[in-house]
Amino acid sequence: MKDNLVIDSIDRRILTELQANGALSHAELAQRVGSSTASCWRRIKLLETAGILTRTVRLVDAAKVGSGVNVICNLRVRDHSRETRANFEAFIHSRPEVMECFSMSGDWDYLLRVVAGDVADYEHFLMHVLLDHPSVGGASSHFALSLTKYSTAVPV
Amino acid sequence: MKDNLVIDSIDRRILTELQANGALSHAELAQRVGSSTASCWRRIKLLETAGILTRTVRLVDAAKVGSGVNVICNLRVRDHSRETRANFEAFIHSRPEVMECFSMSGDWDYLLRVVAGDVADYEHFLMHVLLDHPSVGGASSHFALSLTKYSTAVPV
DNA sequence: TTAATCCCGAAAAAATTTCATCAAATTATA
DNA sequence: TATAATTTGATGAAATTTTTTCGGGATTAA
Repeated sequence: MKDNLVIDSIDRRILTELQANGALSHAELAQRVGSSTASCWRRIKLLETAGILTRTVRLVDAAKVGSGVNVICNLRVRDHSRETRANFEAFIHSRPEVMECFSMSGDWDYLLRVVAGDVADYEHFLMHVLLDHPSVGGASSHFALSLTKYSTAVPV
Repeated sequence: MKDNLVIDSIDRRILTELQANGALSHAELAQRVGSSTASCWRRIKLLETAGILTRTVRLVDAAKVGSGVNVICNLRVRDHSRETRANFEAFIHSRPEVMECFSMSGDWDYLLRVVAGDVADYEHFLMHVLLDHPSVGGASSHFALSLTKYSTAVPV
């Protein structure tokens, strides 16, 4: 993974298009960024080996599969030992309803975005999964009323 | 978009696989979920027309393109009129550095996840973009120290 | 039980991707 | 500025993938 790839304006356009639609054919992509399919193909390979362009994923409508409720959860770990933090992070990775987790500056140790089917669902997760976990010291939950924007596309 | 599709266990496996790797061929997918390529293809089409399976996107390493800093920003709008809210939400959609935005219960109106290159970058965004916007009443920002987990895959 | 329907997998057809080659164009360098 | 190195787009062929078609078996309804 050569970390030192210099990105030019066509690379940027490729990244933009592919972040919006990862299923574009090379021909369509070439047309949109004003290049040839061969060149697009080469650039994509380079961006991939540089670790800039990573996975392809398909998105699923969360509400349609019973995870339409988003909860933002601020959390403190019981203590700040390396072991506790490692246990906590492993635990976070094991729970599919935890979509995102950030280690935070400020009053709380972590901030989580958790999806749930409804309030009762989340109550169960909070009381019997999160707060029961030995690494977790405390939590404060805030429900999202609605989703205004969700993007996976980083600015390029 | 027929909303009434009943999802069975093979559909669920397909969704799981495709959320993890959207570039799987139908043949590989068929093998993993224990079905045939044609059947997988048909199920995918149904899941798509039902609006359950949505876009294919490629992910980009945010840090490698200069957006490695995550900031969680709580925000109040200036007032709660329909117009102010609509203006605010249109503004949010127009800003690529705002990756996510939730309308929230509790003390704040919205919660944003914003990406930036560094602290100075964010300072500029906060002072000259967010707080300068006529719909924005106030904000409180919290920097993420690190990203513990980021998943686009909803539980199925 | 029969008939209609649905879902399946196999196979064929159509399209796309992958990757090599080459000459021209562009860029860097001496 | 001349030369070297790199990048580009066109081309094409092989491999792979997507999509359609089709007959048969399971399921359901009458």
